[in-house]
Formats: sequence, C-alpha cells, structure tokens
Amino acid sequence: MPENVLKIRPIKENLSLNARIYDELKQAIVTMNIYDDDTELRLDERTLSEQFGISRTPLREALARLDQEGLVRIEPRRGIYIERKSKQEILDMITVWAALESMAARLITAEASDDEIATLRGMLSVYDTDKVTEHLDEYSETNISFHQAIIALGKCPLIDEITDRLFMHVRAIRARTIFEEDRAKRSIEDHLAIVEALEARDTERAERLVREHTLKLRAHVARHVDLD
Amino acid sequence: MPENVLKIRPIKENLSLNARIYDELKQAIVTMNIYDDDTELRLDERTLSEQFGISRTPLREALARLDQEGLVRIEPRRGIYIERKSKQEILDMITVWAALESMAARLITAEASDDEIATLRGMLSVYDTDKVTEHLDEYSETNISFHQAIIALGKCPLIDEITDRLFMHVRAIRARTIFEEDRAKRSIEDHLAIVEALEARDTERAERLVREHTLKLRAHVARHVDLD
DNA sequence: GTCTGGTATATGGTATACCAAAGATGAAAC
DNA sequence: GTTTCATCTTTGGTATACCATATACCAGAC
Repeated sequence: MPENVLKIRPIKENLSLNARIYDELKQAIVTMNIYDDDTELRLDERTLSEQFGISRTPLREALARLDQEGLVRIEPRRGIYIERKSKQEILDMITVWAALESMAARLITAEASDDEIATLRGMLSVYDTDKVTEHLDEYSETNISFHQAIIALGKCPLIDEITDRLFMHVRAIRARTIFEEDRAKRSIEDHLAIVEALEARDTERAERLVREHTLKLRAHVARHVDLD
Repeated sequence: MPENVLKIRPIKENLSLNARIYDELKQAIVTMNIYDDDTELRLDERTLSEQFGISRTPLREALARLDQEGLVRIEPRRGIYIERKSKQEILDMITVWAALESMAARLITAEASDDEIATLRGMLSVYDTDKVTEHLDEYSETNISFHQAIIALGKCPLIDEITDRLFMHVRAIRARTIFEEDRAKRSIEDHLAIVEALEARDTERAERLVREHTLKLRAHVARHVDLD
C-alpha cells in the first residue's frame, strides 16, 4: 500500500439537511421511552427547527417521512405527535416477525453454508442456563443478536428491512420485563434446538421451531404487557 | 326520523395539498408501465408543480414520502427518478409475500368463522379449468382477489398493509405473461386445495399449500421473467 | 354563574425567492 | 482534433414570509 497517496474518505456530511434531520429525529424518538406517561408526545415545528438551527422546510420533509413510516402522526392544523403503538399493533408486529423469521430459517436450510450456520452456534448464550438470571441484560442483547443473525443468514434483504422497522417500533417495549428468568431459560433451550435443526438442514423443523419460539413471545406479551 | 333537522355530513376535502399530491403521484406511477423502455423515468419538480398547479413545497413533501416508500429515488442535486425494481428485489417480495400469506392462512384456521371461510369457496374460479385460456384477464383479477381475501381473513391489518405495498410494486410486472395457460389451470387446482384445507381447519396443511403456491409463482418469475 | 359568539393566537400548510452543486456548453490552448 | 477550464444552466435544497384553520380566551347577554 503506497503511502504517497492522499487517503480520502467520502465526506460523511454529504447528506442533505432533511436527511440528517430525519436520522436525528428517528434516533431521538426510538431512544426515548415513548410509553412513559409523562413524556411529551407533542412535537412543535417551530421549536424543533430552532433547536436544530434550521428552517422549517427541511424539517417538515423529514417529518413527512417519519409520518409515512408511522413513527409520528401529523394532524393537519392541529399538531404533530409521536405515534404510540397499541398493544394489538405490537402483537401484530410480532406475528409478522414470526412469519418472516421462520421464512428466513427455511432459506437458511436451503442456501446458507455450513460455516455460516456454524456462526449461529457460536452465538448461543455462553451463560449456564442456571445463571442466566444474573445476566439478564446481556442475555437480552445476545438474544436479539441471535435473531437478527438468523434473519441476516436468510439473505433476503427485504426481510431484514421489514424486521428492522418492526424492531424499531417494538424496541420501546423491550425494557418492560419481557425477559424474565424462566422465559430466558426456555429461550436458550429453544435457540439450541433451532441451531440443531438448521445444522441438520431440516427445513420444516427449523421453520416450525423459529415460528413457535417467536409466537411464545407474542403470547407472553399478550398476557403480561399492559399498554393501552 | 325527523325531517326538520339539517343532515350534515363531514366535509371530505379535508386533505392537505401534499397528501392529495401524494395520492395522485402514487396512482400515476403505479398505473404507468414502468418497465417499458421508452417511458420517462425522470421527474422534474418544477414541471410537476406547474402541471399540478401548485408550488414546489407540498410537492416536495409528497416526493419525500414516495422516496421513503421506495417508489421514487431522490438523488441530491441530480434528479428524481421513478424506482425500477430489480428482478432479485421482485423475487424477494414474492418470498415475503409467501411468508405473510401463509401466516394469514394459519390465522384463518384458528380464528375465522366457517361463514367467512365459506366466502373463499365462493371466490374460486367459475370457469371450467379447460376454458380458462379464454378468460385469462378475468382470471388474473379473480386470482388476485382470492389472495387478498385470504390475507384479509387473517385479520392482521399489518399483513394487509405490507402485502398491499408489495403488490403495488409487483403490479407493473403482472402484465408480463405471468399467467399463461398451464399455470392458470394448476393455479385453480391449488386454490381449491387451499380452501379445502382451511375448511378442515388443517393449519399445517393450509400454511404449506399457500406457501408452496406462492413459491411456485416465485419460481415461475425467476425462470420466465426478464427484467434487468 | 353560564352560555354564546366573536377575536386573538398558535400551528400546520403553501408560495416564493434565493442558494449551491452537478452537468452542459463552448471557447481557448495545445 | 483533443483537452481543459471557465461559465452558464439546470435542478434539487433551504430560508422566509404569508395563509388558513383549530383552539383558547374573553366579553357581553341572559
């Protein structure tokens, strides 16, 4: 590698204001805990544009995108509000997730290499199932990574895209004690079974296990999460 | 019912310009045949705003939405183009469709009433399978309605929403001889089998039949449709 | 005190003007 | 003839000013 050349990297700030504002707002909305009762759900165009130090025009284009995506709701001449998903909508999202991830599992058995599948086994929780209680937060992250890895190995970018969007909406709920002790234990067992089915290239079994695993989450949320 | 009261109905034209332009453009883009080589894929903001008789601001917000949705692609300071999907992207869409419609079938066996399922049988093609060749266009419409009905009966609005969007993108390809004689015949047989599985509340079978039916379409497109 | 209707204000919607970057054009240098 | 570079034009991006309506507020009637 010659050292007498300029190592230029593309300017990151190439994005238009409206695109950057979009990212910024999206990030901010997804990060905040929407479901805390005392959070302010109202957004004011003028205030926001001042805070960002830009005019309303690019801000409005960003908001139009967020509205399109379902993250905010623009009520003509009334206001702009951060969109809160109902419990039923969350459940529907998990249903769709189950459909897509189980399809990804099918695809893996047909098209992924053994090496790729092996990486999944490497992601299985390193904690002894009896001690998972002590590492719930880490487990939660590992758990999410595992599912995202399955979806990625399916090599269908559209599935990635849709599930990413779903995850973004569900994210705020993640902290609400979805993962507690006994669920975590059984979850780890499920993951092992899924990897084994994938390694065996057992399409039907892998599909079923993934689907059932996610639908368990759905049932759990249906029973134990209170939103509306 | 007293006659001495004003019968008021809410004013419909409540939509903002930008929302109306969005609908209008979407309709226009979806309707035109994107894949004809001689069609103009470039959109010019100023020209459009003149044609619509509005300023660029609401138009741009509508375009931002369409960009977000993947119908157009805005290249900063270069131009706005109607988005052409690649063959691979179309195939991925059909894969997702298969995943979602088969999930809808599962849901139907669990939650739809017998009466509702009965309406599906009513939608089965009325043409004798031998004469389907004479009614390909009508069959094509019936076919689409049938699948949309399955999705609707699943009663998961999110699945409707996502598949509607997919359908919108795939629509332009529909005319490209996807439905030819032998495919149509076998398709009708498939539909009958699906309805029977649903009537029997055979979840696994219904799911599998729907999935395989849609994946047949995928394979057909993969073999016989040339886009790129 | 309560109700009615008008008026002020806040807030999203739209129009217009101007900016900046990308591409096209063409003249000058070779 | 080809290349180069300056300039013009096109086109999307942004800022600002103004418009229209939903809401809050207030005064007057009763």
